[in-house]
Amino acid sequence: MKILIVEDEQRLATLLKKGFEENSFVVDLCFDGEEGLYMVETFPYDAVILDVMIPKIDGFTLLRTLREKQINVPILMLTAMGEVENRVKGLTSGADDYLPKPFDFTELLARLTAIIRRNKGGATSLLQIADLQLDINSKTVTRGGTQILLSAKEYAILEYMALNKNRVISRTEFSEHVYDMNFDLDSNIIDVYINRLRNKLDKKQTQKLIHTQRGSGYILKETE
Amino acid sequence: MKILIVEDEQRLATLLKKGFEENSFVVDLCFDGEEGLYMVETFPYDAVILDVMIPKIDGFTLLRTLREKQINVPILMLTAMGEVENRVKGLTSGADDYLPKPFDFTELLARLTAIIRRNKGGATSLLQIADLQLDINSKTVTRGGTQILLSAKEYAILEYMALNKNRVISRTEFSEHVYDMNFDLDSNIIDVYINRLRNKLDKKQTQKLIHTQRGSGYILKETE
DNA sequence: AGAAAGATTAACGGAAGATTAATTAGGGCC
DNA sequence: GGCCCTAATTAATCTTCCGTTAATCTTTCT
Repeated sequence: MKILIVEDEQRLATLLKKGFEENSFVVDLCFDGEEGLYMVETFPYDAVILDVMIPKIDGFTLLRTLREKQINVPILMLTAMGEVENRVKGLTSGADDYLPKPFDFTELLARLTAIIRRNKGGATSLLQIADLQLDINSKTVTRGGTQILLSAKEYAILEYMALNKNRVISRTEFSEHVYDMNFDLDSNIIDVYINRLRNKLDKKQTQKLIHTQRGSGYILKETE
Repeated sequence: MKILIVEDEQRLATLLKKGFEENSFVVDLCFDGEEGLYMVETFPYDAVILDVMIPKIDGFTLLRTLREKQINVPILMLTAMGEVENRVKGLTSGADDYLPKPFDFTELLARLTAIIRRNKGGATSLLQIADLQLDINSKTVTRGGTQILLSAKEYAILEYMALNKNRVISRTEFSEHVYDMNFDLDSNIIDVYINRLRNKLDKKQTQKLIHTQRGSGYILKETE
């Protein structure tokens, strides 16, 4: 999952980046509205965290601009003002959620995962593909009841496939959502991780869940 | 556990700060209602102690303002007036408890721990993880019946993990709840304390309770 | 058969964590 | 106020493990 944080307070920005990275997100940072606009137009983010009070273009204006351009990435707004009018203003301008400062990081994380999940069409935090289960909150994976231990990257790749099950994901799309902006396109790293995931969750199973679409990418689905 | 004390009498403020710190709290102090409002909006406290008679914004007004802003941190009010009407006024304005001056520090401590516990949903003061037991009131720890002596910070970190058992706690989250506002994000102090705790309570035990989640943080749990 | 795409494997290097020692801060006591 | 003891913190070093690279093997399609 890749997100963009637009926040000019250095300290808070760093804190948030670190916090999300600790929760297996890939995080790009920028510090004013202009940069923010550029980044959102250039890279496909799974969500954006947007402070209201930022230089050059303020949060509300940026939000409106994006929506006018039909860019419908989920957006969570932060504001220091803590007033009800702002909340209303934010939601009616097209923000998906709104969080007044101060907030508990856990709270922010919960809300952000919620709007991403909602956006991807799922309502629950439990993803199920045949007898494979992912719990997005605890980031745990089980197949047929037994737990499967995955590394951070392995999990990130599997989670992205699970959130987009029954759809072919290209290597490029993986790289855009699981890696940050300087990804080497000639690398075969996605193949390597697919292989590791297959060993951990499809090996010795009659029903394979990860399938290769030659020339296109990989797909996670239950039926042949 | 981190609390804020809003109290303009220097002497009392210092005394309270010291008292709570001796009981493993992290304490921020401020001296008038305006500052208080700012602090509560900026940092996530586990509870607030609020004197009624403070400069700029009085306690009741501050309390009401916070509640209107949907900031639901537990608040304990102090008043010098000692009249029944004030008690009623405080509780109906949304305070969680009320204590007339003069009071016994032990009494204040007991009430504060009570409202924090109530707020976190737990009713008991005994936390149990496998054969590890923490008594929140006496701040004593035992494993398999034998007592384990911990320093203040060691205890604070363990207590926070115990209150959130079976959930991964990131270093960022630790820093928010166990340290005050100027925490150095590059410090490895959490790692050092985890190491000490492991030496004191997991060493030479077959069942380890503190586990590392690489890239994320630490978790206290009984099962592998 | 040969080329292209994918699968597999081993190995390296670096980042994250563990550990330990050394320094600093603070509380208690006379 | 100064001394002592302990706790808190910093910093340096060691260890482990994961992300990545790259080389080789296998499959698939023309």
